Amino acid sequence: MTTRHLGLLKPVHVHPFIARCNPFVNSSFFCTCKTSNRIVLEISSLLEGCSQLNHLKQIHSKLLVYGLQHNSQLWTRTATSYVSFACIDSANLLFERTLNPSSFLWNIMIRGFATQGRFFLSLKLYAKMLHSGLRPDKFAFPFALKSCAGLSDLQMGKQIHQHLISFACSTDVFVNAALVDMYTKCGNVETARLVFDKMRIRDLVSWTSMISGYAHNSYNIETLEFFDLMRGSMVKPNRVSLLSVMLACGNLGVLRKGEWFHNYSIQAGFQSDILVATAVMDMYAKCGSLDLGRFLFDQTVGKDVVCWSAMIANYGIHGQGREAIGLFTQMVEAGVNPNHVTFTSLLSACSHSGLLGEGQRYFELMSKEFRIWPELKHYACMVDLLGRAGKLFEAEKLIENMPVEPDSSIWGSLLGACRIYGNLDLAERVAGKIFNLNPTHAGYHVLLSNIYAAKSRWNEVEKVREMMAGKGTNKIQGFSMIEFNNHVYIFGVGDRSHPQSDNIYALLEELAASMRQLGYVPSTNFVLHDIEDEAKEVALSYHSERLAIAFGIINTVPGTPIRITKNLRICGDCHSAIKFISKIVNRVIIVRDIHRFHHFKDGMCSCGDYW
DNA sequence: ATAGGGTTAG
Repeated sequence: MTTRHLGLLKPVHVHPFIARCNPFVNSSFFCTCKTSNRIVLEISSLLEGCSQLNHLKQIHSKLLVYGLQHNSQLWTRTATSYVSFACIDSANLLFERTLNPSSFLWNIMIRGFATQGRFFLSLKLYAKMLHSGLRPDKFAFPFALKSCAGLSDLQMGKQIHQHLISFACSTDVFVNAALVDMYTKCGNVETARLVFDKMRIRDLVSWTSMISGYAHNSYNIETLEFFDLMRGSMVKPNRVSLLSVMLACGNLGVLRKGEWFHNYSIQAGFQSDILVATAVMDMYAKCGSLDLGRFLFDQTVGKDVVCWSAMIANYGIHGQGREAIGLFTQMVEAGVNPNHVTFTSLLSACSHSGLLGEGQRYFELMSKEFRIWPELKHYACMVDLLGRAGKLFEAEKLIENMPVEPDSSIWGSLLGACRIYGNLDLAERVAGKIFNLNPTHAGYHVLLSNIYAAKSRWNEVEKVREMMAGKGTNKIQGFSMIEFNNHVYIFGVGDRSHPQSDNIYALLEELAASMRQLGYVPSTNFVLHDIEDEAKEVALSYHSERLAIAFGIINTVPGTPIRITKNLRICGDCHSAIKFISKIVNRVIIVRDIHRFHHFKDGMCSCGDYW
C-alpha cells in the first residue's frame, strides 16, 4: 500500500486566512459567511495588507472557489492589489470579467497601464470609460495625461484638457500638475506655462513639474529662475527639484552656479541620495570638470546602473574611451547589469575615441552575453565608429542590413564620415536618402555643401544653398556661452552687443596676426559649416566660440581654464584656430559642442581632430 | 478605497 500527500492540507507559509478557508478544514466556511460584512471586511484588509504576490494569488483563487468574484468590493480590491504588484495583465483579466466596473476600478486600470509605460492601452481604456457613459473624475485625468505625455501625443492631451474643463476638474492641484507635465513632455512649454500661471494653488510638485519641464526642453535659464521663484514663494525644494537645476547647470556649462547648487544640496541633506549624487556628478562632468565628477562618483555608495552609465558616458564625451571601457568592466564585476543606455554610452565612447575593434566587440557582446538587442541608437554609434575608421562601405552595409528602419540621423552619421573622407559619390547618394526622410534639416544640407566646397564644386554649393532657401530649412542660430561673475554671457556670430566688444574684436585681430605667424591658414571650406553662413574669412574669425573665448581671455585670471559651451558643432576652422590660441595665450580652453568636449592645450586638442 | 514632478545616451 502507498500513501500520497495531498498537498492542500498543509501548505507552507500560508496566511492564516487561507488556512481557514482550506476546504479540508471547513468547506462550508464561505458558503455560510459570504454575505457577512465582517468577513468581507476581513478579506478586504487581508488583500490590502498582502505583501507577497503569492499570497495574493492564493487569496484570488480562493475567491474563485467560493464564488466571491461577484462581490465587487473584493473583486476590485484584488485587481488593485495586482496593479500594485505591477501585474497589470492579471488585473486586466479581472477587469474584463467585471460587469459594470466602478469609476474607481477604471481609474486603477488606467493608472496601472500608464505606470507600466503602456500608454496606448491606458488611453484606450480612458476612451472606453467615456464611451460607457461614466464621468471621468479628478483621479482619472492625471493618469490619462501621463499617458499622453509618455506618447508625446499633444492632440490627445489637448482633448483631455478639454474634457477636464467640462468635467469641472480644472482647479485640482494634481490635475494641473499633470497638465503642466503633459504639455512640457509634448514640447509645448508655453502652454504649460499658461496652465501654471492660472493655477491658484501651487505646491512643490506643481513647481517642480514646471521647472523640470523647462530643464528638459533646454529652457535652462528659466529653470534656474523658476527655482529661485519657487524658493521665494516659500516652497522648499526637495531632491527632485534639485535634479532639474543640476541638469540646467550641466546644459549651460555653468560650473560656479553648479557648485552653488551642489553646496545647497549638501546643506539640504541630499549628499548621499543616489539620484542627486548622480545628477551632481553629471553636472560637474558636463561643465568640463571630469576629474571632480569622477571623484564624486568614487565617493558614491550604492551606485546603480544609471550612475555607472552616466560616468561611462561622460568619459566618452571627454574622449577617454579606454577609461569608459575600464569602468564598464568594473561595473559588470560589481554585479550591476548594464542596460541599453549603458551600451549607447559605451559604444559612443568607443566611437569618440576611435576604438574600432573594441566597439565592434561590445556591439556583439551586448546581445550575445547581455541579451540586449541593438536599437537604432546603437546602430547609429556603430555607423559613427565605422565611419570614423574610414570604413564607409561597411557602414553603408550595416545600415542596409539593420533589422530596424534607418532614420535620417543614421544616414547623417554616414554623411559626416563622407565629409571627413571626402567621398562625394557616397555623400550624394546618402544625402538623397536623408532629404527624403527629413527634407528641412539645415544641418545635413550644410554638411553636404561643405563636402562640395572641399572639392571646390562651387556650383553645387550654390545649388544646395538654393535648395535650402527653397525648402525653408529650419536654420538654427549658432551661439556660444561662457559663465563669468554669476552670469552667462551668450555670443552669436559677429555679435557686437557686448559693451566690451571693441576689446574683444581687437584681441581677436591681435591673435589672428600671431596665429598666422605660427602657420595658421584660414580654411574657407567651413564657411557654411555650423549653419553660420557668412561667406568670408572675416566671418570665420568672428564665429561665436571665438568671441566667447576672447571674452574669457580678457576677463578671467591668466592661467585658469576657459570653459565655453556651444549649441552646435564647432567648425573646423575654429577648431584649428583655437588650437593656436591655446598655445599663444597659454591657457587650457575647454569647449563643449553639441557632440562632445574639446580640451585645447598647448596647440593640441583632446579629440585628436575627429568630432 | 485611487494621485503627481525624477538621474544616464542620441
